Amino acid sequence: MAVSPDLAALDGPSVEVAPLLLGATLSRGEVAVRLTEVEAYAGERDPGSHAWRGRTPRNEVMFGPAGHLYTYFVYGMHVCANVVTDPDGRAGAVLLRAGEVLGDDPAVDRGHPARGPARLCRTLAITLDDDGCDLAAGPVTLTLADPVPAGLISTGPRVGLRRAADVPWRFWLTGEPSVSTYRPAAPRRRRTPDA
DNA sequence: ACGCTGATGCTCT
DNA sequence: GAGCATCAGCGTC
Repeated sequence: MAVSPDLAALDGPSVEVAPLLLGATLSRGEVAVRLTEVEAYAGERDPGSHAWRGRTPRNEVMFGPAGHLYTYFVYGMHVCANVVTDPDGRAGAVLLRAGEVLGDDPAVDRGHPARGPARLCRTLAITLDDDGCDLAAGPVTLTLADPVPAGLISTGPRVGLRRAADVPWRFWLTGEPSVSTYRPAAPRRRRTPDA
């Protein structure tokens, strides 16, 4: 089997796996984050997914077995991370949008350093070098928790997408202060071609 | 309180 | 060369 037994639950459709990641713990070294907000991306048939136009060097990892980390660089200065789902050959993934830092002084956590996908990555020092990392082996590891009751989970449209912005594939823990507020895709203004 | 904007560089066409 | 699965900072109400 391609997926570690501990992470076997990830070996399925991203939309079904995504809510299972709420409450799970992502850690690196001494830093641990409890996931509070995620988004599902359904691979080649999802216009919002990086895998939409097929396999490329960047999205290669998404086509591999579940339980690995897919990281990418965006907007010139940010890294975002996904948990790869679906069987080997299928490009499903779940974007990790926000979490709550564990074990730290609550006073420090009040600033929500892991709110937003790029800040979550910065908190765990995740970079492009972590692309493809086996989440069962580390250095970044994922520990699943007992499923959160459906009544405590909210859903809505995914954040910041220009395509497929209508599908409610964003999942978060209702009332969690670490969850980012919804932002529609920024309308693109033309590069000052001048008057 | 909320909305709009620029910054910044990797990735694919 | 254009487009981004973003964020912080500034402006306006």
